[in-house]
Amino acid sequence: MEFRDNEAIYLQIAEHVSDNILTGKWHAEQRLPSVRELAIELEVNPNTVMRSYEFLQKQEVIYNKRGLGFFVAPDADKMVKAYKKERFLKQELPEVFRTMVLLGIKFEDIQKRYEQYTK
Amino acid sequence: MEFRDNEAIYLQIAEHVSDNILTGKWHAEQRLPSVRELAIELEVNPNTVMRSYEFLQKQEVIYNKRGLGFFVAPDADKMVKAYKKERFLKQELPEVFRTMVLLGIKFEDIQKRYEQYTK
Amino acid sequence: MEFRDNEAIYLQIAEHVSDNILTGKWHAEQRLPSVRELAIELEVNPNTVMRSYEFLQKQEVIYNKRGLGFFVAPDADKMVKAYKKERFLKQELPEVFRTMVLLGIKFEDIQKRYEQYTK
Amino acid sequence: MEFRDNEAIYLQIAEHVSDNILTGKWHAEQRLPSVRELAIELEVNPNTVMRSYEFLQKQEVIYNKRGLGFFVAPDADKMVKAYKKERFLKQELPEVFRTMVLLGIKFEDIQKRYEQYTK
DNA sequence: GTGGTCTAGACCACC
DNA sequence: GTGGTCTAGACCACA
Repeated sequence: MEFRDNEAIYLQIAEHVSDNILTGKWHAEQRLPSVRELAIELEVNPNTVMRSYEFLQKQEVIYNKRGLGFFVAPDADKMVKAYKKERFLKQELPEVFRTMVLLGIKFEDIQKRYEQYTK
Repeated sequence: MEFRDNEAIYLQIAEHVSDNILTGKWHAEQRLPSVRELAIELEVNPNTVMRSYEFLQKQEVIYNKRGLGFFVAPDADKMVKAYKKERFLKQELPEVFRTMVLLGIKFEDIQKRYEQYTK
Repeated sequence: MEFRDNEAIYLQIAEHVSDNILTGKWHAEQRLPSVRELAIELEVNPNTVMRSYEFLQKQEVIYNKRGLGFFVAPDADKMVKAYKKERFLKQELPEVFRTMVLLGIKFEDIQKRYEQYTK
Repeated sequence: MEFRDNEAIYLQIAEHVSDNILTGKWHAEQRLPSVRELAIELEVNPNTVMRSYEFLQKQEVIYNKRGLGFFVAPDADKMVKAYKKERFLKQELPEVFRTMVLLGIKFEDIQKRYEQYTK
């Protein structure tokens, strides 16, 4: 996996994991790949994956059974969705609007691009 | 000036400067505040402002006249605009669309929020 | 290491590093000394070494792996060589020729000195 | 006049003046352009020209008659020539040879380029 | 006055 | 351990 180098790798991994939960690829109570497995797959240091899991555990998106591994929390998908939606609407979207105004980009242009994107 | 602490101060200053150029507040060939002046105004170390100016100079948005100070480059406004537009359309916008699809947010909802934002 | 005081130390360090790359002493993908290590070795401030590495990174001669250090870029040797050759042939050599004409130095004289130099 | 920005302007002006002396454009005892005149011609601050003249005066290439201006010293051409030759042979040339070896440039190649240059 | 460089030392996130 | 950023303060050449 390719990582952007302007953002911490462990956060990108956490994002990757929660995306998988959101899309239903990993369902509630399912066991996540072990830290080592995922580390090998993503070609990163196990410590880095561990940090991602700790991060997600703190948000109660995943939980840990000692000796067994990490598991997707029961309502993980809803939590992730709520969290992302909040962040999107409160932070990202206003920033997008601000940039549009600054650059003089019309809303119609955005609409066209959206239609192309979803096509 | 207040700085977000998730982004380097010198980059925020650079952003601040290029925003001023973009909005026409600082026009081509105009002399920028000296490193020391801006440092005092923004309450940061002169080295930090220096890094911002170096950063912008590298992008040819501003240039330096020995012993005189930094000046806005002739086509700085166009350059900044082109650069920001590129980044917005190629990087930020696709990311927004991706999030919309992921979260199941309808385009009409975005439109409503945009109308509220510009009101 | 001794530094000339008519040129910035960080540039001399960068030159030193790229010379090492050019001569094959440091090969592609090899890890460079850490900022702190090199700073101690050269008896300069870590910030100064950092500036050198930033400078070389900007030119894509070296690159950074987060938390691991700086590494010689894959084609660094070719890049450095091409860069230096360009500078030599387009800038330095014409200047030398110009000086020769100005001072009335014959090419044969240069040739003799070159033979002495390589002896 | 265009100045390189990696070298002090006053030194470039001094070089310009001594080149004129060397080529015989300005002969012994001739009056140099006044500080102000040259400053206007070269579009620099008079202080900068003054510094160039002081620099050349210190080397006894030019001298000053109070109230009348600066004049080319009697043996200026020989002095300049000797000075430049010294610098060229002791400093510049060895550096050129060093670069040639480093880059693997053959002497024959230099010769060809020299013939092209003088053609 | 201007920028440019450097030191000393600190704190931080990250791997 | 690694780099990255920042402060405080200094000295210098230059215009």
